[in-house]
Amino acid sequence: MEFRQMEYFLAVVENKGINGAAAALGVAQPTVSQALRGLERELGVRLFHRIGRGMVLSAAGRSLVGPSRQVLRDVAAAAEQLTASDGAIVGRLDIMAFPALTSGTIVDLIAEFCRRYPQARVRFSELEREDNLESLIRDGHCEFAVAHLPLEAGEGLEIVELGEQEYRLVYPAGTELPEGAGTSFGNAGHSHGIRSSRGSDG
Amino acid sequence: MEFRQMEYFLAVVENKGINGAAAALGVAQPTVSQALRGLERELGVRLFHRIGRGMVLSAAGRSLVGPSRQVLRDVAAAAEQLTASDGAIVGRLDIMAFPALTSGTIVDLIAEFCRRYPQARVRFSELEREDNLESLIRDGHCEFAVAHLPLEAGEGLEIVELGEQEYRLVYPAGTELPEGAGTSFGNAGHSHGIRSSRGSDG
DNA sequence: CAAGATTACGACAGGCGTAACTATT
DNA sequence: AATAGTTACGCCTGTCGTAATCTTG
Repeated sequence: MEFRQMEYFLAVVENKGINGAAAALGVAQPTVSQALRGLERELGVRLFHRIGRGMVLSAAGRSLVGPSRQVLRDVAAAAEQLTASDGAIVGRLDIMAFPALTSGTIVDLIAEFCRRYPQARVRFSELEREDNLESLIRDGHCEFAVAHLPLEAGEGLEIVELGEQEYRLVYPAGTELPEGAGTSFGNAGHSHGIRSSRGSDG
Repeated sequence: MEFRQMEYFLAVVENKGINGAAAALGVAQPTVSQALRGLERELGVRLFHRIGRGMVLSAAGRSLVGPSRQVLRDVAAAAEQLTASDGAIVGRLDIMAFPALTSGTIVDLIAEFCRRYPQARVRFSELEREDNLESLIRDGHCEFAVAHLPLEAGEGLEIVELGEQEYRLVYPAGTELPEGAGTSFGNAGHSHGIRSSRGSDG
């Protein structure tokens, strides 16, 4: 799956056809057609139904639109990030946190940091459940991480308790809760097929 | 900026060197070296400082690590999405919302949807400030969008008020608020260089 | 001398455009 | 006939590996 392929794919979706997509991209029609068929061949899935002289998204194609948009947006963000880094940046702070913890004491920390270093850039990104906190910080992915207790303190890591946070389990009325749900609701949201992180699914 | 370049770049970062990266990627060292230099040339920025026989991330390179990881993760999510779409999916729901609105009545909506269609997949993604709600829904980016009032109702769009939400402005102690801050705090967070969306900066 | 990064170079694949073809309205 | 998508073919860029070169500990 190549970068350009997603770009062309989205162009076809947005312009409702290869012709328009090619015009929008500034390339010839066969180029888009080839790229699209190459992508379909590579994935082994038909992304569009060829109906008459038109193209309409298939189920698989539909499921690829969102993630592809995500990719292109993040690529743009990466490029922007880079041009921005040319400016006069005096400091830099990267913080990672589980989505549920993005509101709370952490904002006070950021505010304090901004007060002390007005020129600095602060970047805030989401933790995934499988991320390893110790390696994240060690490898320089971020300076701080916000996570739930308990977590084992790796060597050379400082852990400070920021506070408590109330949790609420949301579930459809009439749903029977599994045993022990009151104390350990684990990934209840996940079991409903819901996740809040971008582009993922359950 | 190509896809493979990011992959190689991250491999170099994670393996602390071109040699290890090449081994991890299963390619020859010159391949990685070329790809990396090509990326640097294309971006016009030096991503690594060559110190002795080692490579250490430059400031620009550092700023590219997070976004690149984001891209690769999203690509993986896209691929996964596609293989998953082969399965027996009975329904699909895409919802978009501003990050600040991701908790609230919306979860009840999702819960209700999941109760009715247990087989369905729900995807939840973030709105950007510049997104146009009407075109988002019209172009099939999502089925629902959650946004602040006021918003103009496009033709063929239904708008339902979900509820109210309390806002809090967080700022460093001692900061003088600009005039009218009590009623229109606009993008105050932004003015502090803080944004919560992944990979962006202020 | 050993380890690691870069350069040189030839082989190959892949993307591109032009042009010709097919099919649907 | 016109519009839209696909196939055929040739050009050219760029990626890869092998081998040689440079640099540092």
